[in-house]
Amino acid sequence: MPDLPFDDEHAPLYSLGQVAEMLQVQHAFLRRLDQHDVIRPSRSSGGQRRYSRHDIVIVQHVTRMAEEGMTLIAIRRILELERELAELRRELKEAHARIRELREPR
DNA sequence: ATTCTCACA
DNA sequence: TGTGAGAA
Repeated sequence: MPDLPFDDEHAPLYSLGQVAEMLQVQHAFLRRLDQHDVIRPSRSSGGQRRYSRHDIVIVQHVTRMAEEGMTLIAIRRILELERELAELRRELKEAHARIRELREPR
């Protein structure tokens, strides 16, 4: 069976209206996230925003931070640092694996 | 019917 | 941040 876009979390499938509805946020809020480079959903041929499931999870995260009073500029920075942290953790994990390999040769 | 941009309070 | 007008 080929992978259907249905279960690809990066497939851009949802309109701004659908996302605003399921997350209970203002349309303008989602557009501002786009303006401030916090979340840039891809665009359909007609120029309309299309959010992936992955995008939606991040919007949820951002919404919580915004409710706590953080600026979109600050939130953008936090997402940037979180991506960096995830990358470092990935590298650390690989480093640990290599060290184990040196200590336990077969 | 929906979404887009932009301007305004 | 939210609303609303006017175009697409």
